[in-house]
Amino acid sequence: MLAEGESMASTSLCPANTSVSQNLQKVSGFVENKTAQCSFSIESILGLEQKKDVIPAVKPHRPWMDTCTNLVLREDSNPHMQIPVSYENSLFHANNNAMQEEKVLKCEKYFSVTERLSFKRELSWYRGRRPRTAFTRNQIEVLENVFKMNSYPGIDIREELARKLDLDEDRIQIWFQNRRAKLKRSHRESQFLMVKNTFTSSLLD
Amino acid sequence: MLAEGESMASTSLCPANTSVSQNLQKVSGFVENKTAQCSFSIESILGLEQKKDVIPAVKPHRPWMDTCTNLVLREDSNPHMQIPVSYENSLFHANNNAMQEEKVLKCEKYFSVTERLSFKRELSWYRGRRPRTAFTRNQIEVLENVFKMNSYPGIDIREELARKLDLDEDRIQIWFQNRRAKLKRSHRESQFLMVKNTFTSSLLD
DNA sequence: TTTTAATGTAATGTT
DNA sequence: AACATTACATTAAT
Repeated sequence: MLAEGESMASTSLCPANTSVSQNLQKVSGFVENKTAQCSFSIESILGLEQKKDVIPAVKPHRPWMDTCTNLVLREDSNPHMQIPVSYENSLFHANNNAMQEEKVLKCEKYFSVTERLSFKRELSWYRGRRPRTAFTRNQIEVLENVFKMNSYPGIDIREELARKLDLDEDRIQIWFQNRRAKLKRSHRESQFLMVKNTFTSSLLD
Repeated sequence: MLAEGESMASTSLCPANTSVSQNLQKVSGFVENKTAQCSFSIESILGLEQKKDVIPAVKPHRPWMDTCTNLVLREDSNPHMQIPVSYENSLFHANNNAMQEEKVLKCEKYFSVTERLSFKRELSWYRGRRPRTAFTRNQIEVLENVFKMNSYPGIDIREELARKLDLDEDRIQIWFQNRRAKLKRSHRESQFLMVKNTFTSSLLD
């Protein structure tokens, strides 16, 4: 029923006649040089040369609108490489099984394990991003209070917090990681300011 | 000595009672919740017991803060020391609403549009927000052109752009972030429209 | 009102 | 775990 919308969703990005291998190549090619993919010189742009009808040799990396929404890779036995559960609206990810099978087969045929893995990582990069958690004020307050006393809570404390705050332990873990980073950053900044002020005021002598 | 969180980070690093440390405290914020939460049982925290005057028995583990005690600061000779790096300076932020009202009235009465504008800018500065950058048409054009080909320019390209466009690299970075968000949003919207159309037209069958 | 520069922070990947 | 980087939700300036 949604077959049409689905194919439309990907056509602008993944023309029907583009082979899976081409798509994969593009994406896995991206993995190596994420930012150096441009086949243009900045000078040419800054010089405002306008060659508007020249098609860039390499497709821009736009994961969120990229081609491969309909390419499905089998879960590996390697737990480290699992695609996180897809949190996104799976409207466009719902494909019929026959297609899936075919693509998986093609995949296994044409690509090395490492290629497939990095591809998979790419996929997860935009497909399986967890929706941003919005902590409540109370949750934050408790977390902050715990943090003041212990910035490195062990698994037991994290579990307890998770239970009492009705959060995943994972969220707690991440929260503390980010909180430590924040503290460290602010500390670094104060130090920098201090040094700078010391320096500048020493110039006034 | 380093018994507390970031609010103490500055004080523990510079001698007490210097204006430097005072300013640093303001800059890093958190002045208000200086008093530490002091019990170590999670229950007590989750139960929100507030024993604010108890001193923690154990020093929190903050490795990155333990290093810089050998920094010596002079007494600050310049009372009007600027705090240029961070915009978080909330020195002038404490305004009640009455004050605000009054100011606005006075403002309209006594000041020209341009005067009020610069006043506003100044306020935003004191509020801790970077004054909004107004990109020139040419800057936008170049940025858009680069974006077309590479939505994720690396530090090298950003630096180059910054140099050539006479902007901070930070501005470039932020611009690309916002640009990506914008693209994604529009993409999402068109997808939504597509689904909607598919759906409604399927109802007509 | 709309667009978008700026901010804060949750989430991800790499080491 | 640290760290750099990204996405994303908001705020506020235009």
